[in-house]
Amino acid sequence: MHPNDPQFTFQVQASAGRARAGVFHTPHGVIETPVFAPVGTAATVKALTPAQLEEIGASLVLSNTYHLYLRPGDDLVAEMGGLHAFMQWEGPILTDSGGFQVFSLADTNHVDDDGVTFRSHIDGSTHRFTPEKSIAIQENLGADIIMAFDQCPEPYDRESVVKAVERTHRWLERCLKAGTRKDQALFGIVQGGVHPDLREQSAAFVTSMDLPGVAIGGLAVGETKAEMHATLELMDRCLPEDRPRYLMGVGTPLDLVNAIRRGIDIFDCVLPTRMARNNSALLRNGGRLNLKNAPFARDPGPIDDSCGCYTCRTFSRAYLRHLIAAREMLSATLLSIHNLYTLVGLARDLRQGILEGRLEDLAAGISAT
RNA sequence: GCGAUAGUAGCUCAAUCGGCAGAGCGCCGCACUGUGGAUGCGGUGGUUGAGGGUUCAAGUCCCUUCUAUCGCC
Repeated sequence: MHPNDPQFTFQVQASAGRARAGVFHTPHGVIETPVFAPVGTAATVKALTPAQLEEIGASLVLSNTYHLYLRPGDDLVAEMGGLHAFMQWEGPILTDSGGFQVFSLADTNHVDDDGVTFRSHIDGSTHRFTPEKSIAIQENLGADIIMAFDQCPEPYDRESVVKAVERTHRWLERCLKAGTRKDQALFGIVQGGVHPDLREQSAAFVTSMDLPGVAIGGLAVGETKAEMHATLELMDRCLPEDRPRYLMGVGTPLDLVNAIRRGIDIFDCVLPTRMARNNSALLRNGGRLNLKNAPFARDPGPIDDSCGCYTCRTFSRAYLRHLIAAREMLSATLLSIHNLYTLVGLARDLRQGILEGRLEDLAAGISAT
């Protein structure tokens, strides 16, 4: 919980422009940054085993407070020995606070200054999250990194952003006060939409809490790329250099490159696994491939010639397209392996590029998805 | 052999009294950024089994024929 706790130290090993290569220490191992974290919402990275995640090279895995609280229940997870033991992932885990899901998934929700009342998307039952409740759940789950309970507003509606920023700050104070475990790092979340003054104000407040890490929320939610980049540049100037910076919910290969060049250390995104289940393959250097497309029916080549993942080493596009057309569940597994390997590997390679002073060469080869 | 019923998009089916031939699925493609294995969007698609007749107008009514299913000798 405390920045000086050796469990959660962060060291910058090298930098290239504003990009940094660092190491973040957690009770379940060291995270080398920049890093891309696969999302395992319901205590599983969908379609993948922990062994496959390890082979992909994943170090940090996300899970989710909202989903695990509703099912199977955080008390059950605690009873089964905590999230690491439950899902058999012995590496570092980060849990999101549930704030985002309460607004994006719950059938109805009512927010006030104290917390949020919402109805479960599973059975319609009514629940209430407060900062204290979110922390209590996350302590039951037992992740290495836990997130403050925040409110993610529409980025352009200044009035609601002002309210959300204020609320997010009050809630952060309460999260910090509510925490009892010393083996979990609480990250605060900067909000502020597309408004520089609000972003700056939020960054200053979160920084003042002297937390082991800072997250940037409310990006990739509808704003332009230029606005995202401007916000990241502003954050680079406002946030302390000696703490990891986590850009929540981003992104594509190009987003990773652009954010790393602006000082971001940690990423997570559902895109690679969701797109895998929607039949699209992410390519590192050439955009994306919709494998369902008819021309691939007789294509003997791999998804990506330059990819070293198990799927690309082993299977043809024709075979993968067949699995998709036949609705075989293996397609989700094989495409998820490729997409996660692409992003996890990209972050790893860019880290190497920072260490070896050739980041810009690598960055130049990445095109839009 | 006789009788009944049916035949419309790749599939399953709509189409009022005869009045612009449609939907779902499939197929083809697009989107997806702190995951509901979710979701949304766009597109292609027709000699209405075949042939003839009535009518201003036929998927629809009449005749012939083919096919399928069921029933009966």
